[in-house]
Amino acid sequence: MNFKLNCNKQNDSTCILQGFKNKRQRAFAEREQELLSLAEGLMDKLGFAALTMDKLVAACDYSKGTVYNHFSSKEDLLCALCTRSMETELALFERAMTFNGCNREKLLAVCFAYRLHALLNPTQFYCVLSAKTPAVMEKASAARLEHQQLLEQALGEVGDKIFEQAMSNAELPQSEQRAASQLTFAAWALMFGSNALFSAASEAQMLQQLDAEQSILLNINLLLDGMQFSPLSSEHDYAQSWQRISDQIFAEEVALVKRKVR
Amino acid sequence: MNFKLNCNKQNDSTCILQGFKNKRQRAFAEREQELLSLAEGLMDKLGFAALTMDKLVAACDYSKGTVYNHFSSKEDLLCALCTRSMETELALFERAMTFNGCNREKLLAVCFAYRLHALLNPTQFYCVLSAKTPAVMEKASAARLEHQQLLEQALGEVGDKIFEQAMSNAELPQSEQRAASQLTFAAWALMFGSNALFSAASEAQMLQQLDAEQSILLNINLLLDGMQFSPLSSEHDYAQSWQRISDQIFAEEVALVKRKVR
DNA sequence: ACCTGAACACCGTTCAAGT
DNA sequence: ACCTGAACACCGTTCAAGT
Repeated sequence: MNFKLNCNKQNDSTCILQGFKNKRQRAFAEREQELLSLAEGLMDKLGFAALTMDKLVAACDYSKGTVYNHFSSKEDLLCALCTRSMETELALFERAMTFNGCNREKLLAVCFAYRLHALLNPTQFYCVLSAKTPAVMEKASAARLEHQQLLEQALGEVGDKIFEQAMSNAELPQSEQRAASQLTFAAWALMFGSNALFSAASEAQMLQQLDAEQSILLNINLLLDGMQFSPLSSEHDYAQSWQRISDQIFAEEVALVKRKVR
Repeated sequence: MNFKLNCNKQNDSTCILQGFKNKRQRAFAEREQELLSLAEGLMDKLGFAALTMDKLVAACDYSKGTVYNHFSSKEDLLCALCTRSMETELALFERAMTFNGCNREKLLAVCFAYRLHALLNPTQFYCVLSAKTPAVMEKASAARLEHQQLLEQALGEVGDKIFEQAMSNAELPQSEQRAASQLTFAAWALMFGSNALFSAASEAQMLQQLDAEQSILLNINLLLDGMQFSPLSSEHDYAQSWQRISDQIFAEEVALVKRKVR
């Protein structure tokens, strides 16, 4: 219901998971997804900077006016791509939550999903990065930004839930200052930063891509140890957990990433 | 000397701190700084997305061709602004290093400087964020990207130095996997992510701006605790250290930020 | 009610002519 | 050797006309 308030007749395609009153609305939503897929494909093929409204119009079966009925500006399109990326991220998070392990391992599984998503869909991750840029934020439509915020909240709640459970299990000390949302923010910032810096790092620079996975596991383990999230990394082999997450939950996607690199 | 290899006659203005052989080179470098200041001012005034090569040309005393002699593209200009931002950051870092305290406090001072810089120069921070975006990276000149990488290294070395000293003082456990550069990367990613997410968060969203400072201190303390960087936050009042850093090293800048907010 | 695409304003970039 | 700015190609956006 709260979705519907944010969705006028031109922007309800963002509510793709919700039901629709009529066929027209559904067709509109489907066309928007089609346009987004096309735009992402163009960015993949031609390079991120080469995406143009003209090219998108040329590649689709609709006119300029119709495309602008979906996206109020190029930046709005970019923001929509970011939102869509967060939707696929959320689906990965929910799969991560099914990992059969302790709460700290579950959180690791979510971090694995976050990193996997960036590797699997680099173009999508770039859209998320760009959407944090004022050039995009200044020009995206209000409805789009609102929807993005809602999704960000949904993603955050996945983290909150794990931290809360860990607290009530006494695997994590409770404290007024260290509320679940604070801890989620810390983990999110660390993962976002790690991904952004690794993605931006050119070939020769710093650590090679192979080290990246190790670095990310180290980073998150340092943070969780600092939270006194038990079992501590000195008490448990989280490299093995990481591998188990890879094998048991995301084997298919990991194979895809490896095929890409090769 | 290694600078000179990266600097052809059109791009040596990036070596502003180095000496110049002749007056022409110096004049060129000074003009570039003038153009950068102008560009930043325009972004401040008109909004990030409104910066245009046309407007920059109109605002300065030079022609289009001359501006393009400095910046090979708009993205190259953005990258130059990012580099310049990192130069002011480095200066703040070096001041932070003079803080009279233990190594962990020194690292905190550097983090304080990093955060302060983002608050003091939001436009500059946005340039850094944008420069991590492929749209910019794809179109910036090679020389510019090289110079940026050099500066990034210089910034990283500040962190490395602290971690290395802490290790040799046995304030920080030594380990093959946890090399100083790894720890620097972790802290950098956390700070970069925290700043980016807080900057992008709109007014209503999540935590208010007042909480941001507390969050950042908490985040970095969690990470450093996880590294077992002693004294641990349970053994020392780092909120007080944070305040001392603010008062003793950056009083002037902090006052400026407060005046801005008011 | 929605789609269309010509038309417009503006922006990034180049380069022949000038000094 | 460097500067100039007219000129060009392209891009984002709009909107009157059409269905």
